[in-house]
Amino acid sequence: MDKPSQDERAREKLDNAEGYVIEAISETMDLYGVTPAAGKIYATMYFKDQMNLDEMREELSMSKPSMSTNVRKLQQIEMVKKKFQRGTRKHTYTAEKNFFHSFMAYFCQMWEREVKMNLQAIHKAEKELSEIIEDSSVSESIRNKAGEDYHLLDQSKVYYHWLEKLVESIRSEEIFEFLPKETEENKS
Amino acid sequence: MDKPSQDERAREKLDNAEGYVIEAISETMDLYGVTPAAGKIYATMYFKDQMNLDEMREELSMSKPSMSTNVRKLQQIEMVKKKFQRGTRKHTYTAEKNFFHSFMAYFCQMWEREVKMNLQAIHKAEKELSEIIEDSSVSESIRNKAGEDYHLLDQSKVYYHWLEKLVESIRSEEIFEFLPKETEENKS
DNA sequence: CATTAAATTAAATTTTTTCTTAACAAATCT
DNA sequence: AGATTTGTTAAGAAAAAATTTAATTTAATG
Repeated sequence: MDKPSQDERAREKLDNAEGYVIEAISETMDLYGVTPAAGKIYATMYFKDQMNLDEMREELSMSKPSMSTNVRKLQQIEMVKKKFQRGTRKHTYTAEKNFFHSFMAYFCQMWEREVKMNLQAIHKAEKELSEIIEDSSVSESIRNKAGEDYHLLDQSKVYYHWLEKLVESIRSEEIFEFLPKETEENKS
Repeated sequence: MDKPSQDERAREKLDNAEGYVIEAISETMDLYGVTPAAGKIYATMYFKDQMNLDEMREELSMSKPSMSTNVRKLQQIEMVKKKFQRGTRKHTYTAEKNFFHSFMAYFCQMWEREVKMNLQAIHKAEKELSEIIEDSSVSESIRNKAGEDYHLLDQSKVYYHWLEKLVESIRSEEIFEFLPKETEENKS
């Protein structure tokens, strides 16, 4: 009977199959500023129920501090969660397998920060610009430029407020009323 | 008459005002994987009608090759456009000031690439997994794992197809019917 | 409460990325 | 067409980031 060797071949095929996806996931995460190492960790966990740091180190042949810091980064963007487990000293982690959740956590966090930082800067800038514009002792050319800048910044607020709305609609899941998750093609 | 000094102070204030925003923009672009240098170039151009490489080098005290490569990167994500201009050897560039356009260009490009890469990998993986599942000579434990993986990947397609739809709705601007650009607060 | 095991922080090394100087290619103007 | 200016590519130097080993802290067990 050749069952062991059949299983070996099947195991290999399974690893290959997972490998394709692990590669693709970690490469696309790289596009979002997640380092390749962190991407590989996440993608590897994606196919496992749960893992602890030692198992990851074993699987990916990385050092433990590397695991520790990368896993923490992944936790910050909510792609990995710590699983509470008593009776063991090892911390176990699970990968977030719902990409909708990852999307929400990652982009909302980024966009919110973008809005906050830029609106703050714009407010500070507009205050200075107003002072210039209202000061009639300043030459016209400078006041004109200040006016142009003011208008430009004011214009950009439309975008930032839209981004805020987008974040809200994602957080509240209202967006799925406009763009449903399920479409004809995946109902099969 | 103290007009010159008044103008000097005003000029300084104007530079400060622009500085706040330049800092914020380049920092938030950093979040999207754009290097700080490229971010500063864009943010500087944001306040100018047009610039050529020498003016940028002057303003930011960077080398010319640095400018050249960074500007090319900014062109790839459509944040900077080359302005056709005859009668001069210098190339002049303009910054895209409509953030809606930048948003569209950047995220649609990224998300499309994400969808394409991952769906390709998933198709390849599913082919291999199917073969394992249908091969009755393979042990049950391996076939079970193959089945679980298959289900996991199939599940994830819902997300990728949703992302495709999102890109479409942004490209077609349908999204602005659901989330209008103008809201009460910026109509003032 | 001491001991042991796991995880985190610190410091140092390695790798990767970015930037600059120098040489080259392209294109405009006389 | 030749000369000159601009932009790009190549190679080397500098800076930044990531990774590893070693040391420390934290926490679970006997």
